[in-house]
Amino acid sequence: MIRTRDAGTLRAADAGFAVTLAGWVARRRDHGGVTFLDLRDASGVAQVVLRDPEAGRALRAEFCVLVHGTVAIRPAGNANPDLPTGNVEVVATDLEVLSTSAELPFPIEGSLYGPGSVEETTRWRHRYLDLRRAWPATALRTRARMTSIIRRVMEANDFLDVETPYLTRSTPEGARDFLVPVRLQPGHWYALPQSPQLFKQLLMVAGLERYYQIARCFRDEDFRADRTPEFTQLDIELSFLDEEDVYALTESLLTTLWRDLLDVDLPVPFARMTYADAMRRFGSDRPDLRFGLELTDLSGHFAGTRFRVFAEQPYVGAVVLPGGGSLTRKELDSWQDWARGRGARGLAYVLIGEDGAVRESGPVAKHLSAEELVGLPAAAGAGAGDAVFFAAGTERPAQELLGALRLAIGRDRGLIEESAWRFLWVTHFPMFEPTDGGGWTAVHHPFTAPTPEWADRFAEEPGAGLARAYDVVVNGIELGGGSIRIHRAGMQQQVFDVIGLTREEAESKFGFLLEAFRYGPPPHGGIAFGLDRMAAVLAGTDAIREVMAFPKAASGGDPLTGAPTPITPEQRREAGIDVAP
RNA sequence: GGUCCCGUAGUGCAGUCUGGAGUGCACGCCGCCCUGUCAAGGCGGAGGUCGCGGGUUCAAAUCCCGUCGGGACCGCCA
Repeated sequence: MIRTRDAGTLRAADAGFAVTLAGWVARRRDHGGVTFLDLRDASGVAQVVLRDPEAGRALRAEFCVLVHGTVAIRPAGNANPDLPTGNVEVVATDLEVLSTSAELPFPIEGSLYGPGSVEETTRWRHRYLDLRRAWPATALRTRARMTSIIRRVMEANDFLDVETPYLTRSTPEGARDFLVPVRLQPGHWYALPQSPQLFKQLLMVAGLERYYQIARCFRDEDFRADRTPEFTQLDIELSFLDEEDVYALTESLLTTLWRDLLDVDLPVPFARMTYADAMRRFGSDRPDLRFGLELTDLSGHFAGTRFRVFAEQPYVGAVVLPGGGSLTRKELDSWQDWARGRGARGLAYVLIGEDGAVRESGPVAKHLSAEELVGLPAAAGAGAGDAVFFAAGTERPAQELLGALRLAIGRDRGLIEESAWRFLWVTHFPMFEPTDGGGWTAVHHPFTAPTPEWADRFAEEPGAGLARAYDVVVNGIELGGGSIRIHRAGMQQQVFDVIGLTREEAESKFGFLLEAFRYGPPPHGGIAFGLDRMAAVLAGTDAIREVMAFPKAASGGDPLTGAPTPITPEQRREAGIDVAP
């Protein structure tokens, strides 16, 4: 190495020693006769004292420099308690500029810190400069520590790291595929994997028993703050297991991560809740348990109501807005707008007076009978001065609306215990959900096993059948999900029948898997975690782009390299894109 | 595919509702001064296709239409 010490490690005990540092000029304080440099390398920052006015004047921000000097205790009164290296400084005997820097597109050091201080596109465009900044670099370091711990835990549990192909065929995840043309077979295309799902099941047939992989996955869908077309999963599969094995492994992994990275001791086992309960109580399959405000089911209360909006609806539910009884008309209207923004017609509501009774003047209350009004606050769990919002209609969409409303209220009223970590298993997901075309589709994927109670009759009631599928959720964020798989051919065929997949289609799509399953497949199952999301949670940010080294913009483009680009006619011809199938 | 927000100096913003000279702030940049600062300080200076195109108007950063880019959300997507 061309340096002898890392700048951030210098301490008072080093005083008197000659050192050579290498790094970047983070700041320069030129006093004419003496110049102070904050020299930054990956380890931190140390102050360099330069008594050569000419050399000091020539330096600029982000010049890459090599400094020879002697560590000295700073003069009395000049220590900087805010820096780990603040008691010492390096008195330079020689300074060499290794490379100069052009004027910067945004400040590396400056009064503006943090991820929001520069527009994202500018940051990604010059990500190599963005990552010189403390916060962005810390996010990547957190991610690296996370994956390191993951590998340690997985290896300690005898899991085998196996890579699977990226150039492959469509996997049954339901999203759009990214496609890659194949020069050697014009008109034929690879799909990039949406997950290693099929391969990991094959590895179970292969007898590996315990597999894991940190795998890149590709899904050609629209963006969100927590979604990007190219992302990373921790993919796990094991044989001869049941749900408890997955839960125990996951809890071991997550408690280790939270302990080592955040110094937080998570209580185990994690809470468990069925999907049905999660929807009923929280209107979400990933409930945020950091606050209460559970939904109430008022279907019984309003059975036989003459109020047109609630009458004849399969479900009427409510959520309380604490203190909402004193909202202005304008504030109530803005909640209406919020609901309409989510595709609802509006939000029926009543206000509770200070006497604890429903104020009868409201637009909904005046349509309700005296009996309905009397019991309503208690039935909805509302107290004096609250507001009650209703959703009526088909159960699941109405619950989802109330669930989203519950979250919005929780945020709006500051009800969320921000420092808490509320982990939760959501279990017993439905096997199928209706498609627009009147058929059924697998909620998880078509290899998910039914629960024992439904094993023999899920095909008779596809809408009611429950799956051995599970998600692990923290604070309303889904960290991972998985299932116990089907390992018997007959049951697998029944699932294909329900989702309307013919034998021919099944054969052409997953024939290789079904073929493999003819040779004594073991009972198996697994789980996959969204590592970008997990890293973001551990790093304390909502945006997964912050924990990706070179993130893409919302249109799928890479602001740094300019990808994707048009191709030349030559490339087009060679790739065989235009060959008719 | 839909809704909303943003686009003004290198960076972050104000100005837009209510049209009147590229009007302004902070940081950065350039020059000079300065031997104990650490967001150093002082003095001076440069820097603008107000995203782009069209329209209305005597006059457009400002109003209208379109478009491009970015972001958030819905749809979609484990």
